[in-house]
Amino acid sequence: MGKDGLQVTMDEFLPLRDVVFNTLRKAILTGELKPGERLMEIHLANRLGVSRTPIREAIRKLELEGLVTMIPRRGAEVAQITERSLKDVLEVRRALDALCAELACERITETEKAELANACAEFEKATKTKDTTVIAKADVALHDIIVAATGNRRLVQLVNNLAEQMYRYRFEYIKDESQHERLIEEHRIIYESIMANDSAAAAKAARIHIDNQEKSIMKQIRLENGQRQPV
Amino acid sequence: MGKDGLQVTMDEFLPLRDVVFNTLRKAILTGELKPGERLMEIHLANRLGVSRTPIREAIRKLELEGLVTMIPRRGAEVAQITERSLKDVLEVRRALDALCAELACERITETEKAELANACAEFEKATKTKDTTVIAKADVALHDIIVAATGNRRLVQLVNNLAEQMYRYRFEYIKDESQHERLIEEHRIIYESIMANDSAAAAKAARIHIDNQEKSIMKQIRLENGQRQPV
DNA sequence: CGTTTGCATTTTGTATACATGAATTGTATT
DNA sequence: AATACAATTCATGTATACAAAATGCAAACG
Repeated sequence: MGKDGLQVTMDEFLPLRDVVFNTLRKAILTGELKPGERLMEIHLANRLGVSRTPIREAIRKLELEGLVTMIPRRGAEVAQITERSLKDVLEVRRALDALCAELACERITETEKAELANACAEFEKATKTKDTTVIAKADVALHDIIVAATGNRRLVQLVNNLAEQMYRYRFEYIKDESQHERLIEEHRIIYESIMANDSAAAAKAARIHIDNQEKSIMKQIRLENGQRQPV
Repeated sequence: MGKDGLQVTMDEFLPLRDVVFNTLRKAILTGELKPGERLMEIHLANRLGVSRTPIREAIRKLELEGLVTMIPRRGAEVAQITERSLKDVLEVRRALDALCAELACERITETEKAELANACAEFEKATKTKDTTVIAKADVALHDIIVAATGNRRLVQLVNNLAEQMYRYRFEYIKDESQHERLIEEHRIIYESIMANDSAAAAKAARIHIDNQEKSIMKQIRLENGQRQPV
């Protein structure tokens, strides 16, 4: 139960650095490694059963991704998430999600339209299970289709990275059942706008979607900060 | 006690990986290292007078930044710039530059307004020198002020990264004197919109600005691709 | 009693060594 | 001459070794 949450048993054919990178990233995003926590190389190396080299290389990538901060001659620690940094991320994401919606309108293929319709239905079904993991997966799947429909690889990469930053809050945010109806409705509007090739409506709906996420997440952050002060 | 003495030492002893990272990035962006060129660790290590370790760590960061691509068991090479990848970058940049303009309208301080006015004048002066380097510097300075005025650190980071990707084309693009009047005019419109707190106008002007850059850069790319075939 | 100094431990930063896989070259055979 | 195959070379992937810097603690000093 527990402490061996960090396991590298995923892909045996990827370079160790990538396995370590994915493992650490997941651990940070799920909150298993908490903000401010130090990432000590030897410790991680022992725990993951590899040498320091892949650990270091993974940390370099996490550093550039903004998930860890480097302190010279002291090493890496999990980046602190402040209300400010989340607001910054969401502000950018609002613009990029709107862009995604617009581009999806212009470029979505018939196949993708079918996938999108399916994903929407799946999401509505998922909310009925009340299983947070299932709902989160369905939500991600739906967004992934829209983002992919833009056909812009760089945009896909950036939006995914930004979405990641809020990953740990996503669960809490989805847990709130009172929001499910609203979520379904927001998805429906985005879906219909894309189907109707109405860029403006799709972009607007995407922005509103993010706005609501922001409200929900900010409420949580303030709760958390009220409970325990940062060191 | 000598606090500034410590600070000097800190500045002087930048980790080698960062020195290497900056060196390689600059070499790639200026075209000194050409797309498709292999980055061999031992070779680079000898050339820069360091061991493979800092080289590897620098490459990991360049990889995440999209400036090099990794081929398993073969190593890193400078990322190919295709028309497609530049179109993707510009599409995102158009949205983010528009966002920058909007946010700058809302948040710019009086000090920054003065700086912006100055930077605009400086740019116009710079075009008169016909010195590409001077013009490019003035152009960057102007944009930096607008981006900084958004007060959004993540946005600053992302926009700078995207701008980097087109760095090597920037010179060619600025070299074309017939475009200078247009450039000055575009800057003026953006500047005046921000001064007037007119978000919509500023965003629109920023988009047009990128559109024109895109046209200019794409013309170059096609010329280049016509001259020499990609490997 | 508080401050400082010095030592030990810890941890990063860098270099190097070893192994595996890929590519190339050379040779032999058809 | 061309092709297939083997051997060698070379580069990456990984591990480990070594040095410098920082932290923590304790003892000595004011």
